[in-house]
Order: sequence, then C-alpha cells, then structure tokens
Amino acid sequence: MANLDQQLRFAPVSPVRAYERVVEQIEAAVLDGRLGPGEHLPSERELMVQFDVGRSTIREALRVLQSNGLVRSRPGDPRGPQVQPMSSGALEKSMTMLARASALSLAELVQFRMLIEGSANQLAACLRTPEQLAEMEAALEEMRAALDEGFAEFSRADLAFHETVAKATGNTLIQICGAVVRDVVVSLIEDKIAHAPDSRALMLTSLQHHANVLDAVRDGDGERAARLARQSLYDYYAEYVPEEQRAALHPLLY
Amino acid sequence: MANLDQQLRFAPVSPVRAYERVVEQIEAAVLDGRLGPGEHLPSERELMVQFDVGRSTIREALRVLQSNGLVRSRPGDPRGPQVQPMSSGALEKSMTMLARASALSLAELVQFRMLIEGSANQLAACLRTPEQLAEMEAALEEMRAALDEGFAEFSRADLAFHETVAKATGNTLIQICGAVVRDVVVSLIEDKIAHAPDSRALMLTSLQHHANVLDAVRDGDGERAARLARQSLYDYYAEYVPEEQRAALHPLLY
DNA sequence: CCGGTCTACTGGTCAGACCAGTAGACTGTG
DNA sequence: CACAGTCTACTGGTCTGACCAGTAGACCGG
Repeated sequence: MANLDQQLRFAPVSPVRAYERVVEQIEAAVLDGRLGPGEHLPSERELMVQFDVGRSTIREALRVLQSNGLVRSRPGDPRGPQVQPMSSGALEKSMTMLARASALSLAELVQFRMLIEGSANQLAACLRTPEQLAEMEAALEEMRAALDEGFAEFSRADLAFHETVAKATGNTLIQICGAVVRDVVVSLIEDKIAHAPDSRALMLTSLQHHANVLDAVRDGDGERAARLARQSLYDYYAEYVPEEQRAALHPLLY
Repeated sequence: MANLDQQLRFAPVSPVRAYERVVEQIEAAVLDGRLGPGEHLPSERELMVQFDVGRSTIREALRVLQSNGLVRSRPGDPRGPQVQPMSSGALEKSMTMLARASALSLAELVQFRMLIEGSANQLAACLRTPEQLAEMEAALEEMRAALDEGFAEFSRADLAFHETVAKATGNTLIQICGAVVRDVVVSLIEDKIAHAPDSRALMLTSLQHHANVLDAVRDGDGERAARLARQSLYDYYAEYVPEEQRAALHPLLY
C-alpha cells in the first residue's frame, strides 16, 4: 500500500482524438524530411481514404498544422496543401501571446529588454561584418531623417535600428525575443511619450544615445556597447516604471 | 507611372476564411481579459448561432485555439470548452520544432541560454532574498544527493537549480524563456552526455561549477555570477557545438 | 503564337446525423 | 434522512453528403 502511494502513481488518461493521430503522422513526415518544403500533400479527399477517416477529421488536422506554420492550403490548387518552409512565425506568435496575456509589468518587460538588447549589442559589436555595420549606419541615418517627420515615424526608424543590430548577432532567438518585447513595450508606452511636452528633446537625446552605442559597435567594444545600450534603455523608460520596482533594473547598469 | 512603381505597390490579397474571424474574436476576448482562465465558452452549437456559421467552422476555429493552448475541449462537459491558464507549452513546442528541423542550431540555443542564464544569475545575485538563497542552497544539495542516482536524476536536479535561480530574479519572461531553452538544449543533447564514458566526472565538475556560481550569488557579486554561469555553460556544451560556430559564443566570455 | 473557354479538380462551408461520454437531476431504497 | 443507482439532456468527436467559388491545365479558335 505504501508502494501504491509512493511509487505506483498513475497519470490521468486522456483519449486520443483521430485528428491528433493524423497531425502526428504528417508532422513526423515533415520533421523527418520525408516531406520537404515546397512539396505537396495529397488532397483532402485523398488523405481521407489514406487515413480512413472523414473529411472533417482531415480538415481539423490540417488546420492545426496550418496554425503551426507547417502547411498551407490554397483553395483550388489541384496539387493539394503545400508544405511550408520552416519559419519562426509560430514561435513569434506564441511568444507575443504570452507576453501580452501574462500580465507582465512594465518593469519586467524593460528589464528583459535591457537584458536582450544589451547582449545583442555586445554580440553585434564583436561579430558584425562590415556590411552589417553599414546597415546600422544607414538605420541611424534613417532615424536622423525621421526627426522632422513626427514621433511615429521616428519610432519606426528606432525599431528598425534595433532590428538591424539584432540581425547582426546572427541569432534567431535574439531577433525574435527582441522584436516581441520591443513591440510590447512600445505598445504599452507610446501614447505617453508621443504626448510628452518636449517629444523633440526626447528624440534628440535618443538619437545621441543610439549614436554612442553605434560608436562602440564600430570599435568592436562589446562590453561598452552593452553597457551603453542598457543605460539608454533605462534612461528612456525608467520614468514610466513605478519607483519601487525601479531598483530591479539597477543591477544591469554596471 | 514612376509613382505606381515606387509608391503605389499593392500587397497580395488573401481571402479571409470564416474560421479565422472566429479565432480572432475569441483570441481577442481572451487577451483582453474578457475571458479569464477557467471560464468556459458557450458550447459549439451555441457558438455556431452566435457567429452564424456552421459547426465545422466553429470546430476548426476551436482546433486552432486548442493547438495554441488557449482553450481545451472535453467531450461531455456541459459547460463547454474551457479557457486554459497561460502556459509556455506552445512556445516550447514551436521552439522544439524549429530546433528539430535544424532551423535553430545548437550554437544559437547555447548562445541564447548563456545570455539568459548569465543575466539571470547577475540579477539573482543582487536581488535575491535570504529565503531564495536558501532555496538555491537546497537545490544544490539536491544535486549533490543525486550524484549517485544516475545521470537522469542529476540532470533533473540541475534543471531545478537553474529554475530556482530564475525564480529569484522575479522576472516572468526570464523564467519562461530560461525554462524553454533549457529543456530544448537538454533534449537535444542528453543522450550524448548520458552515454559519455565518464559521465560521473562530468557531473562532478558540473557540481563544482554550480557551487562556484552560488558562491558569487551569495556574495551578491552579480558580475562574477554572470561570468561564471556563462563560462560553465560554455565548458559544458562547447564540445557539442561545431567548431566553426563556436566563435560566436566567445564574446559572451569576458 | 496567343487569348479565351471548358473541365475536372481543389479547398471552404454548411446541414444533418450518429455515437460515446459527462453532469446533474431524479429515483428508489435502506 | 443519506445514498447508490438510473435517467436525461446535454456535450464534443466523427462521418456523410452536398454545394459553392476558385484554380490549373487542357483545349480551342483566331
């Protein structure tokens, strides 16, 4: 009896639906490479005889696969559903969902962004190619040009700059996490900044900060790039973070 | 005509399917908090009159939502599909997929993990409460106790230790991203390590590394904790990263 | 060679049916 | 009164069969 309590614990059993079996098989075929990007699955009516299930079952399976970005159905295509090239779209979507739904405080988001973008700049400073450096210079120039076109335009150019840096790291996860957390932070805060009394002054100091970071990247000084990037994020957002949570951001400024 | 070429570029038009509209609406309701975890949607037959579509359309929408982890349908439940608490399951799944399809290299994953866990230790060193420090000590003790219970058990204790550190940062995103990337990295590599000729030696050095990191955390020395954490991850995983990609990890070791 | 028509398919949607499973009301019993 | 069993009115899972709009490719007339 002690055995039954301590060792022989059973897991709850859940019925396996037919459409899940279909998903599994197709998923496995794609992941094993038996079905490469660009290739086509049989039509729904053909799949339904191969799997020996009804069309609705096939369709539900295809819906799941489609929402995971593995296949795409196009009405009228006589070749059937097409296997899509691997993309990080699903990852980005689920990450955005989590960030938007789990009631994250601004402090957490800014802290995370400081973490990601700091390291991104550090890596970019050490790993960038000359072409990538040129892209960053161009992105900074875009920001300067957007100064007179209003805050919205400037903000777009700002995001583009950060994206260029992220791309230079060569790390997909940094790009995705960076993009997601940037979008969420901006969406939480843009109104307040746009209506700030001296938004032009804000833009100017922001531009200067970006220029300083880019200098460090140009010099290949990863540590300085990271420090400056974190510091400028802090300067930009700290005032919107409740004072009692602001201390959590300080350990990242060394 | 120059106008048409340079400015008036049209985007490809894609028909919006009915089930997508249904997904959008329910998704929005969940994200806005109008529908909280644990609450129930109307039954499929009820939804089908509310949205004025057929049942198959409703079902395909629910399949998508279910595959994204937002709702769960249970046959026979008279209350209808239930909204699920937010979980990182979908995120983990899509990241695992990408990794298995080799759209994510091990180098990227390890690099990202070094980044996250380095900063996590840095924050934990500065922000931890005495209780959290005690939890980490306990987790390390668990690892020591697991030394003789085989590699699988040791690995579990290892992951638990990292989770404790992540929790001490107080940052949800760090916890989630950390957990996901840890799981993915481990699942990619565990066989190779478990069958290593001297897995006990590996465990011993790993234990020592963790103890060193914990020392730094105890001292409140964030920078040292970060450096040690990154270094030990590098030492642990570098040999499995193809040599030509290993250089991308070095900028994080300063 | 080329623009239009035709045809045989595709996926998207709907209606209706059946089944197995569930929760909660109902029942008869002690 | 308490409680085990039955009943009932639902639920979601699946299948069938139908219709429509859209597409690709064959076919055709110029």
